[in-house]
Amino acid sequence: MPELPEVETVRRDLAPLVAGRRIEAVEVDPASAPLLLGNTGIDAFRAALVGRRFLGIGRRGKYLLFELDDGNTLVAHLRMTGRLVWRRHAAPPEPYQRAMLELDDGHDLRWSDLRKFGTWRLVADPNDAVGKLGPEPVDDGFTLPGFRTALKGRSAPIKSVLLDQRRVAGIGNIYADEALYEARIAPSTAAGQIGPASAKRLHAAVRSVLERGIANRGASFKDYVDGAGQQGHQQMFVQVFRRTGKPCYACGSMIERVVIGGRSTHFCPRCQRTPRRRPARAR
DNA sequence: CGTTACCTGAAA
DNA sequence: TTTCAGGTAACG
Repeated sequence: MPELPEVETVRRDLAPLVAGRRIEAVEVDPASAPLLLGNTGIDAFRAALVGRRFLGIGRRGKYLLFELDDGNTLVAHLRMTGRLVWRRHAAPPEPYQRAMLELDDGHDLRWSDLRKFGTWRLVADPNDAVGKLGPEPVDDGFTLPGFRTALKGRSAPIKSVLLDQRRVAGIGNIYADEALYEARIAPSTAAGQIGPASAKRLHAAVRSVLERGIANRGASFKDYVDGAGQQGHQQMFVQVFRRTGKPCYACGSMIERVVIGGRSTHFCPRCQRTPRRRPARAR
């Protein structure tokens, strides 16, 4: 569920609340622990965290990086339905609450996750937990030449390449569809077939849809909430995502839905066309 | 490369 | 009853 803008919103909400706080206690639902913690047992996990203080929270792609005062990092991924919210000790459990960290100021960091796909990993080097991630798209490291190299020679549909975290970090299904709409590119277009002008539009569109998503505190279509448990607003401003059968705001054509790489994909068949490289001129 | 599995629930 | 779901790892 949460993509870069949603994860960044949670990070910004929680960072000032946890910075400097000490972890007093750790609770993990035993039934959820194997998927959440992987090979680490609950006792070992608790022993490693209790008494530690948070320094701050970073983010890489869709991962949250909770920096601890012993140099280790708690790397969290919300996957589809994970939530991290800040609550008073006395507050009732969240729906589908699976774990919590009790802090020294009367509050808890509550983890809930209906589908249990989310992960927590305690590591010395966050790079060990995030895999091979491409550049941060809302950052100077995301350059047009680098983006063009990522597309070059690839026969996969551009939609799939945008979702490939090794190419660009943090884009998910909502913002992939929205960026392709903004760049006026059909999602089925082979990535390698995208010419310089289209690549430039898409590069700019990726940045702008993500920045708008952050400005609107993320998109809450179903499960996503921010660090205070509140919904985001970006779902009210999407152009194509889950607008199947509704009119395109630009041309009035019906938005269509197809499946690409196993993911629902929404686009305007009139506004979004397959860009053609400039055909080679005769002689 | 595309498909399947992980898990639970809501909606069609 | 069947399909679908803001993600990703592991398949073939």
